[in-house]
Amino acid sequence: MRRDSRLSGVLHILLHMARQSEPLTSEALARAMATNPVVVRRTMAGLRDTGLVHSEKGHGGGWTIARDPARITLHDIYLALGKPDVLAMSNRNDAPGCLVEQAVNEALGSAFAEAEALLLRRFSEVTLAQLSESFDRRFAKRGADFALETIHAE
Amino acid sequence: MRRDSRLSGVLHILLHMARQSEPLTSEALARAMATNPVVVRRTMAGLRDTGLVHSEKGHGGGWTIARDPARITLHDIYLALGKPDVLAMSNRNDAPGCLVEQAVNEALGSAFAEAEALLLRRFSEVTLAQLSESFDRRFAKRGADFALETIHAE
DNA sequence: TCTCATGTAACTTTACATGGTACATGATGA
DNA sequence: TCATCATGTACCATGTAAAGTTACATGAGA
Repeated sequence: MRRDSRLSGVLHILLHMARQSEPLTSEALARAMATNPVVVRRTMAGLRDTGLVHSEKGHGGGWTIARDPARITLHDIYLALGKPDVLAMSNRNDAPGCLVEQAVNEALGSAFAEAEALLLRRFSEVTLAQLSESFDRRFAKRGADFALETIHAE
Repeated sequence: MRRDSRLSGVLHILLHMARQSEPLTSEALARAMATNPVVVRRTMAGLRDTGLVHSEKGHGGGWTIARDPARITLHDIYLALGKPDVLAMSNRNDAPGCLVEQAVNEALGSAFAEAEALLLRRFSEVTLAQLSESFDRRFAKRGADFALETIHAE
């Protein structure tokens, strides 16, 4: 099963966006995510629709953060991405007629639900601003040139 | 992302196996899982190699449980299946040079690890015997004909 | 020795996320 | 006004992993 890394990728570019005021184009963001500008637009569309980011066309256009990073949690971003699957496993059959399978589903289902709830709770406890501060600490330790274009250049 | 339901499927047929002493053929198990006999053998191969089940060739052959169900946990089965992915999400890059992405990875990674650990802990707390008892309670409530062949017939 | 059943390699099919192309829309600036 | 830049999005191509399938070897009864 291929694992979904959109949340990770989106967080990465959101943090870069949070650290500068000028809009960043899909093309620049695509370089940072090592992907295609269209994939960036497609992924960011959900964040735009839920008001987390803003996009502007034309000269000087691109993407900017539309809300205070201290008021954006990982859970907000998870929702904006369309609630992607959290777990790679699931029950085989949601409404089995077989009582044996019902017993299996109940046990597995409650374990799955607990793990998923834990992860989403963690997501709601972390803000973009906290991640940015975490970056600041790393930067203070081993400062260097971390301009988006420079660090992600090939 | 397609979700893995092998654990669910395997538990289902293990419970059926635990409730009768004669060996069950791959073909009979495949009917219960609505799949193919070869898929069953492939999936069960890991359980056989770790000693959870036994297989016998020839007339009267098939699959039987090789250990006391009270001593088989869901975690044992998870291991026998080759530790399939638990989470559908992951970090985009395991060892990024970008400090921004490192900050993201740390936050997401610890949340992922907690959720995965919780699920595996739950797995190790549940035995096949407990699931079988759960079935017994359901059966007592609305008893019917639960022979493997009957209940899964089309 | 015939039949039944597993063991397994190899191939095909299916599902789906991602990658990529094309073009419409709209904003900016000369 | 017109050329340019950037997003919006429909549509198609591609890569990949799980599941399904076929084929045949192996071994165990009857």
